Amino acid sequence: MLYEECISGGLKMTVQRRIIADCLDEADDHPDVDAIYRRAVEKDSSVSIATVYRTIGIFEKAGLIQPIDIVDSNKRYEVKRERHDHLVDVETGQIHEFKSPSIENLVREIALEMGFDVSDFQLQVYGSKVGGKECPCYRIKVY
Amino acid sequence: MLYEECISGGLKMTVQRRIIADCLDEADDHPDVDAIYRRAVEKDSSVSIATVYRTIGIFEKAGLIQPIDIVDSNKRYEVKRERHDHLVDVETGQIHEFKSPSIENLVREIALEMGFDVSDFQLQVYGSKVGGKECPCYRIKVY
DNA sequence: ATACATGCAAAAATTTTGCGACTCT
DNA sequence: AGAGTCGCAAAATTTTTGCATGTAT
Repeated sequence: MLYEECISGGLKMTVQRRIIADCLDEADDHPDVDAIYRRAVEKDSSVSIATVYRTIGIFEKAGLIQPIDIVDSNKRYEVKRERHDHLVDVETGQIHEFKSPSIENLVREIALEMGFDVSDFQLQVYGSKVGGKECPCYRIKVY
Repeated sequence: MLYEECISGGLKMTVQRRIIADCLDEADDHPDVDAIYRRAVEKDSSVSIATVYRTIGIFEKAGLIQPIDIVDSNKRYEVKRERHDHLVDVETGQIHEFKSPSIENLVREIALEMGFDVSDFQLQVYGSKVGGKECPCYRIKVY
């Protein structure tokens, strides 16, 4: 739980931070700041958007959450876990997570050839269901 | 040249679009909207920020330029060429480009296993020079 | 000629901040 | 008690838009 991570990370835990941490823990999607704010307000209507921004900034700096950049979307967040990547269904906008040690190894290998140690990397894949019918109305992005 | 791409793409070419296209063509870095705007104004001080936004939107929708999301940075743009990835030196902020057919194949393979055809993907790698000394002052992001 | 692009300035959307009050530890 | 956090509202940023005018085809 993010909440415990915060405490062991030495963060002062206020009710607001607890609420925001809970929202992030409970999210099975990848909410943006506004979505987190709306969910937090449901739990306690007094939570302010300023606190959400400040708290997300603190969680991020502490390495407890991870920002995700998806084309045609605001910046989203997820609780940091094992590193993994994202496959965006361009028909529906749905985001699928996946892991691939081979990609990870390959990335590190290539970076090393360039003389770099990898501290992190992010991979966003955009695609559509094999054999799926076209549905431009929901399409996020066509390349 | 992006300029010619625009014409063959059937876009009405105004002097402003020409200027913005030139700025993008000439950029060897990865400018954000404001940087593009400032460079465009140098060529013709009457170019407005609204036109820069509108033009970038049009170029992007036409598939002529590519947005790049780098942590702790505004959205950046580059002229679309062969697909390639970005390695960000977290000490200096410098962005190196690289290509890797093996990563590309691997990504397509994994997506296919998940039942998806890949239309595009983006990979941003963050790292620091092997053996390089620490210099937190310029560090973009520490994970 | 006319459909579309532009600049301007206002508006909308997003993010940050100063400050007095409040609350964890 | 004291350092740090919160809500609020103002400010700063970033992005979009309406409209009268201008321009490429």
